[in-house]
Amino acid sequence: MRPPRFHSFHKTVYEVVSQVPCGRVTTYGAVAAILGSPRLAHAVGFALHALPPDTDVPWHRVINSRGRISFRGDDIRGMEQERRLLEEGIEFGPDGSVDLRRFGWMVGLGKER
DNA sequence: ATAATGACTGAAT
DNA sequence: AATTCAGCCATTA
Repeated sequence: MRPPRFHSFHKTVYEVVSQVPCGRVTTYGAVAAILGSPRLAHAVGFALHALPPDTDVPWHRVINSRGRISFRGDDIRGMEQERRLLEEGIEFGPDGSVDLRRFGWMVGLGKER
């Protein structure tokens, strides 16, 4: 399942993302923070980008800190993610943003913006 | 080993 | 409020 060989970082990212419960979303920064470095946000994004189509990782539950889907330029993937989240019970705001305080998993970690 | 990229983030303009 | 700039770090070329 998982691609032939992935480096440890990707694996760690997948582990964390896989732990996101249904109906919840997390952010790249949160995942990176859990990994130990809040600056690895972009690296996390890279890991998910390398994610294969047959992965078991709920990559669709990972969004940016704004509670917004990032690659909405890539219509197909972006719309699919949005659709999946809606199906899981995630509610999008008027501008398509998700309330991370409500659906965010381990986001803010006790701190809010 | 060096350079470029990226599904990010926060601060600055 | 929206857009731009710069920083951070792992992966890929």
